[in-house]
Amino acid sequence: MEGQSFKRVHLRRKNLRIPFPKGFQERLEGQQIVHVSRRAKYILIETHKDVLIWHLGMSGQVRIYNVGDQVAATGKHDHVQFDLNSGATIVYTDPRRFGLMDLTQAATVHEHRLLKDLGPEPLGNEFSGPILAAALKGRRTSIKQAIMDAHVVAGVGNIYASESLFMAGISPKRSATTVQGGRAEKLAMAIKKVLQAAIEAGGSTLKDHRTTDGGLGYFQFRFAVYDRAGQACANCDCNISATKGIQRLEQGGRSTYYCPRKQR
DNA sequence: CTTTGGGCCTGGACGC
DNA sequence: TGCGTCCAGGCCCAAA
Repeated sequence: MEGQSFKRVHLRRKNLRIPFPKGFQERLEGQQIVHVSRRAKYILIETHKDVLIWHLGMSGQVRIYNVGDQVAATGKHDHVQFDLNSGATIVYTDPRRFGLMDLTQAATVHEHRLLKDLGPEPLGNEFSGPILAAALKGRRTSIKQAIMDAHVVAGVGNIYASESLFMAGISPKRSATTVQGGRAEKLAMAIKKVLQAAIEAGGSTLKDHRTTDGGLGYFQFRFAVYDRAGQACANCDCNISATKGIQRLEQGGRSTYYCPRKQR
């Protein structure tokens, strides 16, 4: 993609989760793509003038057609199409429209409202036990809700929050501010391991998940606790204990799963 | 300052 | 079978 230019941008509606910015097509058409990167779950496509900030939400899919490929008929949820000067075509489909696209000047991309207050990348060196501990200090909310806050660490969603806490042996109900020292170290490492494993498995298959090439998820990250209420967790007899296995609870309107035996 | 709750949206699961 | 209802997800933002 880098080195190619936007030849034509087709917009099939005026908004996704937020409105497309004014002049969306005009600002991109004719511009050369100089760099493609990522911050949190935002894809950043940089041209000489603007950066396209692109989030896939949870149901967003990208289809890429190379020169000579047959481009499928426009589907009901195909909202944006980019025709590149190389002849390649990129189609963005997003049934639930939780995704978004915005444009911002390349020189000030990190001052963009969606990016400026993001915490560290969990897989980067800048994320560690001590850094996590510092971010949690003084927080009176639960540790589960704290690690889902993008200001603490970027891009840990509901599923991986439960999974990471399980791996770290920390109860999701624990007060965030008490996760310090060894606990913070363990949790930071667990977040890294869980995300890395999920990436290597090709993501998690939830209902309509697709792989990056559009196929049905063929392989999936195996959840240790998520969506497994009542079952025993690995190598544990928690399901025959008084609490009856993995528990589900609600925190901030989101489901949390955990093993009360192994997580404190 | 932190925390909470509402809102965006569709399709799949479920009950009648 | 067909319908209505509920729920799930990421994550911003207004309100408390």
